[in-house]
Amino acid sequence: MTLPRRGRPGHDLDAVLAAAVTLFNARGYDATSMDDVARSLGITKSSVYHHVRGKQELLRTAIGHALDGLDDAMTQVRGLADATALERLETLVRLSVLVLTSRLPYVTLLLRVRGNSAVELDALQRRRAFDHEVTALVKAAQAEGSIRPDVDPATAARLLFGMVNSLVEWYSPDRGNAGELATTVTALAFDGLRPRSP
Amino acid sequence: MTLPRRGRPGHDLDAVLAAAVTLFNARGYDATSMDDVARSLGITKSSVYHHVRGKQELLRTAIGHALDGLDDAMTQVRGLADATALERLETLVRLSVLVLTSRLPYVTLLLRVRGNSAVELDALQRRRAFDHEVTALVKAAQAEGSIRPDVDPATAARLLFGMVNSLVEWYSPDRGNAGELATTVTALAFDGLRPRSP
DNA sequence: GTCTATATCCTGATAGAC
DNA sequence: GTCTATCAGGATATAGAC
Repeated sequence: MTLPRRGRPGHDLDAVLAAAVTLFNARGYDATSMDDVARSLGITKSSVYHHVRGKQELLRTAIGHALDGLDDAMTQVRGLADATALERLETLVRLSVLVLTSRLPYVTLLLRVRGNSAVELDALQRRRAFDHEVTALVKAAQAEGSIRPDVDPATAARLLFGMVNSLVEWYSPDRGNAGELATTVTALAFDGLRPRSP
Repeated sequence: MTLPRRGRPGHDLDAVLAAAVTLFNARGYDATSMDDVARSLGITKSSVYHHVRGKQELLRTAIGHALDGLDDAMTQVRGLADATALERLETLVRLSVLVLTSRLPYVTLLLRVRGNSAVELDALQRRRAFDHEVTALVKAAQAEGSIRPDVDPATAARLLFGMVNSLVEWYSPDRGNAGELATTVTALAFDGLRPRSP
């Protein structure tokens, strides 16, 4: 994402973005001023405006990065033509966990957006499209008989990704391997907390 | 919660609180000004200050109501002396879903708090205490053999309540009975999405 | 790329009349 | 219980020098 910085002082857009996202996540977007962002970089507010058009652009860029990751995961899953719906859904859960963990600050920010501006409304719309596709996968897996038929597909989809998305509330890279976590999440989602008798 | 309003104009604290919480949830606490709250009630900002000492007090009262509900649920579960750890955990999940749905706006607000002030830090501390107790329950259920031993108790507890708490992102009272939803959540959490062979 | 200085507006909160 | 008027501080954003 970042081109190698060639020597010397000063920051680039990626540095400003990273600093902003960190603060947005820690204190909230609205509670973070451009001056906070500037001071966290050791520069002045005006200097920040040299790199970025405005506060909203920081938000738009950051949540766009998160949405692109999730869309990529969905695109990969769509490509699994020979797989069952259950396998596709399991793969989507696993890939989503990996996106959440690898782009943690960006996805964290995305999941806190409330639709307060055009930028945020766009993000919510893209999230809704993702959710609808998850619901369709659940429905298809039910038709296969590989997911219990006694739950509403939309509800199951929401609870499933509610669990997945809740990772952003506590996960940190040093708190364990992302691949193992993806396995745990998938196991709990599809097989439950109770032991399965083999 | 509200005494029957005896005739005529003017609002009371509960009305101001309800209006504030609605806006806090829709746009975020920081993005909501006291003037927004006032205008949504059809009065001026100064009139709001007649009912409430300040913006923080609105937040404190609202999230206190949510925390009290969750603490009550935990207290009930602690009282089940004859129950297994699994039964206690299942009961806690069910009661938590009922608290989330019955106090939806307050719990929604609580779950979005980031620790930006003394009020918010207090709330986070009470949430942490709740989480620790859930982890202890999971551990006890594992010791009984009623929860799979291959997952870290703290991780399982977080994912479990991540799923439960995600309700606030989409539930609305007219979207189905809360008791049924609690049953669905419990079934998915403990038995998973896959069908169980009886 | 960063700075100082400034414009403009909105914020939470208070005083005091009706 | 609501109003008008007001305050001090902080917000986003811009202009222009270095």
